[in-house]
Amino acid sequence: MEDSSNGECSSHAAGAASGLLPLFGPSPPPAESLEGRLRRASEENRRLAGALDAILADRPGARALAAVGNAVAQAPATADAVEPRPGVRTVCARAEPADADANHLNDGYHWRKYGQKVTRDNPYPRAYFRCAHSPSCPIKKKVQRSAEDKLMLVATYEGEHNHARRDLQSEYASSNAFTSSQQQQQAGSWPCSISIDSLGRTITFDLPDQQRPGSNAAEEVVGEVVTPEFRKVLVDELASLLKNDSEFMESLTSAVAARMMERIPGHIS
DNA sequence: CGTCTTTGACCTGCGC
DNA sequence: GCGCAGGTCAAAGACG
Repeated sequence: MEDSSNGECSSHAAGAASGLLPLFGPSPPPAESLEGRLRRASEENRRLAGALDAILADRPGARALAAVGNAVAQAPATADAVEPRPGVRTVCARAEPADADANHLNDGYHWRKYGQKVTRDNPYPRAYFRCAHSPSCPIKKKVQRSAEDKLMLVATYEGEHNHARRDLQSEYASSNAFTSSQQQQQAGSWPCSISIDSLGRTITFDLPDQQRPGSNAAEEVVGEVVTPEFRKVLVDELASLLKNDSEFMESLTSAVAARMMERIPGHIS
């Protein structure tokens, strides 16, 4: 984690080289130096994130999607970089400032905390979780804040779930949650769904197990979900969310109108 | 009252 | 063998 030059999660680094949302799997042969690509991608990522933040101020639902973008963007990109052992995966996600003291990363599974420890290389405590769904489920999760950025949560998953993810879809649906699974399935574009809770602070990926034998949701989030199709889904979701938000559209309209008025010679604002 | 979190103690692996 | 650091256990308290 010492390769983090800008305070971002280091596991993000290699992935950022391929754009705002890094792709997993083998990277294409570098056309320029890795460091250069890295820097360029990081700058662009930061610039876009800043622009998005400005747009999304006080738009909780949209912010949740943006948060997922961050989480995904900072997920590991290469096995060499972040997978010292098979079956170990790392996910980074930016926490809300309001949750600055929390050490919890919602990934759709139910976790039971069984320990907490302060480690040598990080002033923030590391929390240890086990799957609470089934005592026999071998997966474990460690969550720790980044030493460089206390809002950056770093979760390490060890092992895999031996059961299907509990159905949060219905829970969220019954609590006025935003869900897009039906849209996605009808469109047939990508066999996953994204649901956001009513507060807009929790997002859940639901990838049907039967379509990916032997897979599990947590693994999908960190390992396979960041494909061009998934990027498209994210962008579509964001666009759709914002499009249906009358308040946002109103703000956007006024902003555009104000900008146009600025360009009219003699206009006094 | 059941479930979950907290937290100090204990266990284990590893480097010296 | 010893010490250190990470990981786990389990009792106690908090909470709904």
